Amino acid sequence: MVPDPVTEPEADTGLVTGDEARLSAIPSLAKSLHGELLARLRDYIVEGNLAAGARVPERILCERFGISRTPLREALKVLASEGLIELLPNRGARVRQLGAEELVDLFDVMGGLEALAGRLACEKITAAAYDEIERLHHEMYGCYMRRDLHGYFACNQAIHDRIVQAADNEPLRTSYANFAGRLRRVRYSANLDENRDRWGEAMREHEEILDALRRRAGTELSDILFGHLRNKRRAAAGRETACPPDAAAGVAS
Amino acid sequence: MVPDPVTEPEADTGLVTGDEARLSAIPSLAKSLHGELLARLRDYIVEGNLAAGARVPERILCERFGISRTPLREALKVLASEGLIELLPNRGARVRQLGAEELVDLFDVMGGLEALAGRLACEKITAAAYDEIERLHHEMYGCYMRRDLHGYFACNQAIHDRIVQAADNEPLRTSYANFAGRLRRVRYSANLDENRDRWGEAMREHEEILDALRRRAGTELSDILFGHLRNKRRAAAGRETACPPDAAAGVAS
DNA sequence: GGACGAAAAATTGCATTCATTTTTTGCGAG
DNA sequence: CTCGCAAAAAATGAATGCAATTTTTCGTCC
Repeated sequence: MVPDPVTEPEADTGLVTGDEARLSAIPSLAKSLHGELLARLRDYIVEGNLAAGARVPERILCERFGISRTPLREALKVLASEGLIELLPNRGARVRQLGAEELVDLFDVMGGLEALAGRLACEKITAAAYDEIERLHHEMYGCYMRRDLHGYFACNQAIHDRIVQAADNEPLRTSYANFAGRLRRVRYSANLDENRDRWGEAMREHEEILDALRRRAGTELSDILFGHLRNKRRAAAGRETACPPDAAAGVAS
Repeated sequence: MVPDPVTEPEADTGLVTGDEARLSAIPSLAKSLHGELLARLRDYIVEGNLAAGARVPERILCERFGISRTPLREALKVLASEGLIELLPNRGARVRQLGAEELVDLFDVMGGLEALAGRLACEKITAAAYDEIERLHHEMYGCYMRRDLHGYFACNQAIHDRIVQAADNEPLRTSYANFAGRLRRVRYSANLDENRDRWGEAMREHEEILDALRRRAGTELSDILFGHLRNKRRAAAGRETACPPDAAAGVAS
């Protein structure tokens, strides 16, 4: 089940909304050893090193991370509260696998959070931050024109991330990072490669996003963003299989 | 400020969205001993038995709950990830006190979540569930007319809770319960007693809420709910002092 | 050959123990 | 009397140990 036990746990997938956000959001966990382990273990699971509904072997992980069971179990409890794993009484932890229905629910929550972020961003964003988003948008458009999928994803992710940052709301950032992390386990990127219609649609939606943000039209941006996530969800449907233990995915549309 | 300081700390404010929701949301924690302790400790803190920024004494709590330090520390880690307490390296846990800015942020997130709940509820609510909300609304109106503050709070809370339930989205429920729990530590209820204008305004907003819900106008309801929370936030401002260790508050407007 | 059941092995949950850091206490100097 | 510093006391973070439950294994019976 584990494809390559020799792979080091901290393979970087280039996702911006990862642990930095989570760690910076709660400074108390930033430098503690426990926080470190928590982040590493979370990555280990999110990156798919453990099979879908598989058991989380304490002993093995203890050896792998070079720690005792006590801090590991503490981390497991936290990951369970985050919804990443499931704790069965006297039966240990299992990697929680997302069914189609829960995946849909998670997308909706992401949509709600992005909608909120957009609304708040319209109230608080600085001119400089807006300019940066506009720049990213044009860069993304360039990627779209030359069919650079990877670059497009990166820009897209960066834009959504900047909007959340611009909302300037730490609880929101933390929650957003949490849900984004849960969705990272599913692979639904690269759909645009086969679904050019969706790609064009997404690009048009981003035009609307930028326009609403420029006009600081919070309510409007809120609706657009929620719809945007809904469409992303729709595009991802059918491909909502839980992530096989081979690779992580980017959150993009 | 507070009309009745003699109120017992665990005065039931009609808050349905408490631990039952949290527990039922994550079934793995429902019946385990750890889950039990987690809920108890959370209540213990939320109800204000510990001072604002005070240290969380492990020893004392171990004796109080009749357990060892290991499970207690596990629970503390989880509560820290929920944002209820703060973990300082080598310095133990402290009850996180909400500054004015973070309180505002939390209100906004609650607004975003309620907005999302309203949107989803319009898509999924059953006729029976709507009827129940309508009934509660009229009951609340009755309370309003006869100036029954307590009954009004209970109905108000029940309505918002039903909307979240109607959204039929478990991650949303869990997140909502989490943020509601964090806000429970601040006391901003009973403001309506001195602020009759706000009371009337809130009642009018609830009329709009019901109307939008009846028409299943998701986007509209979403906006109304966010604005409703914004106004609640405004009404609570100035009273955002951290909760002294004597009483809990109800989440109502 | 497959199924049932008991014993062995492993695993979980929690308590206890140990090293390290922090906090308090106590004493002496200014 | 106050300040500073060193030692004692307490508390934290993590490791180990132990009882209880679960999972696996292996032998037996049908």
